[in-house]
Formats: sequence, C-alpha cells, structure tokens
Amino acid sequence: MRFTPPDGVLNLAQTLDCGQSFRFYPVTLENNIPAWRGVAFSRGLTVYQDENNDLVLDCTEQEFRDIWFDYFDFNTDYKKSREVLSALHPALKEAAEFAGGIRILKQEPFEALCSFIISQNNNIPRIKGIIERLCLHFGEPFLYHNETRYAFPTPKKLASCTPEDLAPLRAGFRAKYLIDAAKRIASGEIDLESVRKMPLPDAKAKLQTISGVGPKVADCALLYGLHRTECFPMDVWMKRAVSLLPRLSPADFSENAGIAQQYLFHYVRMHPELFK
DNA sequence: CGCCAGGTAGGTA
DNA sequence: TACCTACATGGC
Repeated sequence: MRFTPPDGVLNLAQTLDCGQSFRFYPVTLENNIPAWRGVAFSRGLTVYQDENNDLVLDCTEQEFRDIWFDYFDFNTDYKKSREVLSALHPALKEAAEFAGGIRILKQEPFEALCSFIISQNNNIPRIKGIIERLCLHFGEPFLYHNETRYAFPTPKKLASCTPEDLAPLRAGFRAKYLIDAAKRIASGEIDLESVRKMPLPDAKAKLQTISGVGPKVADCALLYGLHRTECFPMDVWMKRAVSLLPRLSPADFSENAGIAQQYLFHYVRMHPELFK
C-alpha cells in the first residue's frame, strides 16, 4: 500500500540507517528500485519511496494502521519540530537541513534496551551483526514472503540463557548484561511500560539499576524504546557536536531534544572530518 | 597490523 | 567527586 506522510517529512535512508534502529538493510527490488527491508513487532517489512516521496509498503492497510503508522510516528508533526529547532541556532539549522528527513521510530521497548546495551563500546556494523544473530538463535521464527524470519527474542527466552548460550552471538562482555536485563524484566521487577510513565529522573534511575546500563544506554532506551523525546543521549560525538551550540543546552530543546540529537548525530557522523 | 567503536563497572586517590 | 582501566570482538 501507499502512504503520504501528513507532515511531508520522511527520508527512509536517514531514518532507518542513522543509528537508532539496527534491523533494516538496504535491498534492491525488481526494476532496480532501492528499498529497505527489516523486522519489527514480529513482522517483516519492505519499504521504499516513490518519485513523490510517498511511502510504498508491502503490507495491508490494516497492518499499516495497526503497526507501521505508529512505528514511523506519523502522528507527530516533524515539520513543526524541525522549524522550532532550526530557529534555535544556526548550527542546529544546518544539521536539520542536512538530516531533516529523520523521524524517531517507535521501537519495541525491550529490543531498544538490548540494542543499546549491545551498542556500548561497539560500532554500528557489528551491532547489527550481533542483533541479527541474537534474533536468529533466540527469536521466534515466522514466515515472510515464504521465507523464515525471526522476531526479536522475548525477555523470558533470554532470561533462561547463560552467557555460554549466548556465545554464538560473539557479543563479548555484553552477554551478561543482556541476560541481566532480560531477567529483571521477565521477573516483573522492571516493567518498561511503567518506566515509560515515570518522571524522567526516576525512569532513568530505574533503568540504570540494570547491569550494563549507564546514563547513555538509559537515555537511548528511553528515547528509542519508550519514545521519551525529551531525552538527549550524549556520547563523545555528541559532546563535540554540542560544542557547536554555545549558550544552548539540550534542556532548551524540551520535547524536541531527541529529534535535535538525531539531527546532530547524523550530521556529525556524515562529516567526521569537521570534528577531528 | 593497530586503532577504535552511539560506554560501563569496578577500582583507586 | 574525579579519574583510570579492563572489557570481547571485529570493522576498517
């Protein structure tokens, strides 16, 4: 089916390959059409944009309404956010013009938490590989276009694993962190939907009780998994990027902090030479 | 081959 | 509080 983004904002390459989600890969369809293919919410999806930038998806209207409309966050007006951010600072305006097609995906909370546990001291291609093997070995299989695909593992399934079980992932020291996160959630000690509703400091502190979850991973889990868009995950690259914004701090971005962060992250990542 | 990666835990001063 | 380092692995 086809869909026109109400706010006119969407660049699939920027959105699906900007370090927020890790399960989509570029593919080439018949007629040489470049597209993206991946898995979320236990469903496969292949998407591309036509000459009018409309979204073309291989799903029914029903499934689009149930899953993908919300996944791509089409209820939020990104044009408005981009305008607000652009007015704050010239450097932010430049980043927004460069990466203005980014939307913040509403991912599954447990998947986002695990993804960013895996991300620590790691690079994006290898993060994607580890997550792929995690799903292959421990995720529920399903059929997509007559091929077997794998959902992201449930907390219960991962909680029953030992670090030796996770050896095929080659996740290194992060394996024990994944198991701790899964156990704490499977046991009910941490309920991510409750965390979503907490005041930000409480939510962040709660997540940081998980071994392997520090301030950066907690912010990423909150932003990408629980859609707390006032979060601004701060890593080494972002610290450099923020130095471009004198007299402006992430707190000034308010509800648009996550979007600002994603603009800046993409801009910095694509211009490494400007940031030594 | 060496450097480094969307950091964090555990240790020390 | 403020640093210091080990950590597993492999992309480049």
